Amino acid sequence: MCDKCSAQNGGLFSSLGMKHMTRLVNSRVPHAYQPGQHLYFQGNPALAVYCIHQGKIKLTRLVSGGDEHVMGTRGAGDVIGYRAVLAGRHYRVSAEPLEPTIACAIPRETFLELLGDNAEFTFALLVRVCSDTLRAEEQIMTRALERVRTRLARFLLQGVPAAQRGSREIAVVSLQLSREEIAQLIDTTPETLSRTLHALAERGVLAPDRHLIRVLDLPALERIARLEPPSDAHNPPYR
Amino acid sequence: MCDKCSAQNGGLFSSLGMKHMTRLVNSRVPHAYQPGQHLYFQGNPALAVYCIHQGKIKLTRLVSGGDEHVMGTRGAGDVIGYRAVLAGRHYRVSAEPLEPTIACAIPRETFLELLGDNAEFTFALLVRVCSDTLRAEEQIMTRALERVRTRLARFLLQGVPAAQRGSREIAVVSLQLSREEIAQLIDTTPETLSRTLHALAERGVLAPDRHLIRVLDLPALERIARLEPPSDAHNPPYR
DNA sequence: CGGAATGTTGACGCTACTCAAGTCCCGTGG
DNA sequence: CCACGGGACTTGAGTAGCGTCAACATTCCG
Repeated sequence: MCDKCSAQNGGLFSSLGMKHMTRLVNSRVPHAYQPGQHLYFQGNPALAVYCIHQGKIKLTRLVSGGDEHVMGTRGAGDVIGYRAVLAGRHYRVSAEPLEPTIACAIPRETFLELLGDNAEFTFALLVRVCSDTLRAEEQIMTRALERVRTRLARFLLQGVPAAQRGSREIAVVSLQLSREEIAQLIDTTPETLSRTLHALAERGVLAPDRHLIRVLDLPALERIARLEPPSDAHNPPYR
Repeated sequence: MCDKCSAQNGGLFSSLGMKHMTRLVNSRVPHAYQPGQHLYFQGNPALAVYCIHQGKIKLTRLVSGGDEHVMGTRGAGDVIGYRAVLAGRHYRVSAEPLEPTIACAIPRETFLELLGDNAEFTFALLVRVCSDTLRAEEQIMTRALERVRTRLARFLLQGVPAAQRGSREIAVVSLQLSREEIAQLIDTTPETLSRTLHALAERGVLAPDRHLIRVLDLPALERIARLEPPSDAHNPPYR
């Protein structure tokens, strides 16, 4: 199973030799997580790094005032929690599965040993961290600066099979998430989500139907997702 | 001069031995930059890492629509541009001095050589990256989620001598920045900035006077900067 | 079929942006 | 020395976007 994880997504662990790989495999703790069953909470001591084998993880952060903001999502092949392990003593975000997920916990100890023992691996991780965080920062900026419409479009496009992107076919996105959960993922409220869906339906871009959303005008959706100006009061009317 | 930089701010380069330090010093290119004279632009090939000796640097990112957003500021002792050097081929943000600044350019080549040659340094950088980026992400979230009032308070507090923090003395913050520039730094417009200053003046917190702002009620300003709820429609009236 | 959970719609308020019209400051030239 | 002009700053009016609360509609299931 580690073979698959190593191969995926650039293979963070692919620079490990036989010896280190064995050590990793011996001390990792694989586990299946159900939605709602957190891998870890913000504030918990950072005892392990998690390698996601399968599934989708939501990373959230509590803000003063009690509610939480989604920092991003991670999926198969991603490794999460390593910054907390390396930088400090506690996790800075909470990690919660959105769907049944299989992940391996790699104990802090083991992880640090591997680093101390293998300069090549350390360098690989360093490069990985740099590109990971640059991407993450862009995501955060996006999330914070773009409007709900744009975020929604982007979110829906994630659900469109890559093959269909750019075509004018009618795509069908099936979501097994509630409106509440979708709203959380694009950082808005169910009410606003509902209104935005409605607005796009009126424009003939979507045909929402409970947990099945037909995309009638894929190019239009892509246009909204991509280049919609982030903020400009002088825009075509919203609804 | 490198001694000072090494000592500051955790000393990224302090784990370098004599030999490597010499190599660093020999290949670095010190230079004085004036405000407006960018160290590098977003999109430029990442040819060097910059170590800030003195001054203040503004990091900005262009967004679709033409305007730019400030990602944060960096000061003496900080090292910038290393993620672009390690991760990719071009800078992801632009770096522009806010005041006369002295910085050393460390050529990409040299930087990578040092890493390849010194596992300890690589590990130190790794740890540094992790904590840097966690902090940066918090900054970005803060910037995006908090209201102008809060961001302004935070900004002003940066200008209050550390010694006075927490006291009830009247502090004087002198800014050599125009309203326009301040507005940019806290990511708003000059108009809104002006109104916000006025509102705080009416509350008796500040007494703004062109480039000199007296803080009459430091504790109040700190309260605003810290725990003001990020968003809640049911708040005490704004002005 | 009834009731809880989920989703939608309406009404309203708040923050902060844009445009536009002052007002103030300051250096320059008469 | 003072009037004047241009930039910086402020103030006012109007609006977009989105959040909250509350009422209504729909779905899900026992």
